[in-house]
Amino acid sequence: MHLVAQHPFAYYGALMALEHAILVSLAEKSATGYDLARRFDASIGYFWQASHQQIYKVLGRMERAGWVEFETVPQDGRPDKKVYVLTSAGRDELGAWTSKATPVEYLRSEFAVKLRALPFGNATAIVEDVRTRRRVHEERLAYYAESAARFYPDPDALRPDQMGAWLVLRGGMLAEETALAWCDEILQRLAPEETDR
Amino acid sequence: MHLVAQHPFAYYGALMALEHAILVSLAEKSATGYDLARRFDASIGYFWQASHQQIYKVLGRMERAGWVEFETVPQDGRPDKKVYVLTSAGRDELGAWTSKATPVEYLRSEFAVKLRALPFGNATAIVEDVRTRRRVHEERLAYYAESAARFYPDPDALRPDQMGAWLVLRGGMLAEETALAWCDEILQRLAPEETDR
DNA sequence: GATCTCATGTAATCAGTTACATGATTTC
DNA sequence: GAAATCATGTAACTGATTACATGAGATC
Repeated sequence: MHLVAQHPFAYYGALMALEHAILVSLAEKSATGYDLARRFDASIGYFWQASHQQIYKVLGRMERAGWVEFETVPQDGRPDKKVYVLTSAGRDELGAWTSKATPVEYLRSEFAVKLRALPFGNATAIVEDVRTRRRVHEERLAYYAESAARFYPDPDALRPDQMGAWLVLRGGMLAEETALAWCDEILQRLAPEETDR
Repeated sequence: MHLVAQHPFAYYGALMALEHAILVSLAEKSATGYDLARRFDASIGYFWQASHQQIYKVLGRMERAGWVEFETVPQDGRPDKKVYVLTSAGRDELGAWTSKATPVEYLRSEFAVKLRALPFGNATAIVEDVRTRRRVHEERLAYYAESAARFYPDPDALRPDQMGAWLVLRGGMLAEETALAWCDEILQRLAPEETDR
C-alpha cells in the first residue's frame, strides 16, 4: 500500500525545515540521496515530503555547510552511490535546532476556502468532494492504526528511542480522526437525509 | 486581540489557491487590495493568509485573466482606491473550481520532525516547546469559541449563506482541540510527573 | 517490448516572503 | 514627535514543483 499522509489543514510558514528533516533522518541512519527520497515517501514522509530533486539540492548545500559528508561507493552496473553521513557539526546543528522553539505554523486549507464558496458554487459537487475526502481519511487512519499495532504493540513499554516516532504517529492518527469527524459534521449539515455509513 | 489561526500540521501542495480565495472574498463583497489584505488578516485569514504584496500581484493577474474588474475611486488626502468587482467570467471560474475535487493536501509538520529528533536533541527544550504550543492552541480555541458564540449563537438555525463560514469555524475549532489533545499526550509521555494544569 | 528499480542530477518556472518605497491623515 | 491607518506598489530572493536527461539491470 502506497499511501502518502495528508490532512485537511495545510499550513506552511516554517520554511527551511527540510535541512533538519534530513539531519534527523541521517542521525537515524546514514543514507544516499536516493534512500532519503524513499524514506520521505514513507515513514518521515507521512509528515514531511520532499522530491529527490529537492533533496539532492539541499544535500549539496548541507555538505558545503559542513553538516554532512559523503563517501562515494562504486557499484557495477549502476551509478556510483554517495553515502551521506552526519558530521559533528551536523549533530551540533540538530542540537541547536531542537533547543529553539518551533513557530506554530499557519493554518492553510484550500478546502476551507471551498467551504466558504458554498453560496457561490456547486454545492452538490462540494458535498461529493467531502465524501471522497472522508474515504481518504478513513483509509489513512486505518493505515496508521495498522502501523501502530505492528510496530508499537505495547505503547506503554516503548524504548526511549522509539518515543518520538510513536508520538508522531499518534499525531497523524489524531489528525485523521479529526478530519473524519469534520467531514461527518459537514455532511450532517449539508446532506442530513443520508445519515448512512 | 489579533490572532492568526494556526495548526500543528502544515500542509501545502495545492498551490494557486489564492486566486480562488480572492474570488470567494470578492463574491462576498467587492473590495480593494487593501481591504482584501485586512480580511486575510482576520476571517478568511484564519485559514488562508496572504500579504498585501502577494494580493496586489495576484489581483493584477486576475484582472488580465478577466476574472475581476476594478473601478478607480479618487479620494482626497489619500491615494486613489481600486475597487475590484467580480466579472461573470470570475463567477464562472468560481463555479468551475467548486465543481472539481480539491486534492487532499499533504500533511507537513516541522514540529513532527522535531519530535522524531527527540533521541538526538535537547529533550527538555522540546518539552518546554510543547508547553508553549499548548498555550497557543488553548488561546486560539478560546478565540474561535468566542467568535462562534457571538456570530452563530444558534448553529441549528443558520441561514444557508452562513453555513460555509460556520463549517470552516468548526474545522478550526476541531483542529485546535486536536492540537491540544496531542500536546497533552506528548506531555504525558515525556513529563508524566507533572500532570498539572 | 514496456515498465520498474537504482542512482544521479540540471533547467525553467512559480508561489510566496522580505525588504524597500511613497505620502497624507489621524491618534497617542 | 512617534506610531498607526489608508493605499498602492517594485525588487530581490528562496523553497519547492515540474519537466527534462541519462543509463544499466530486472521484472512482467
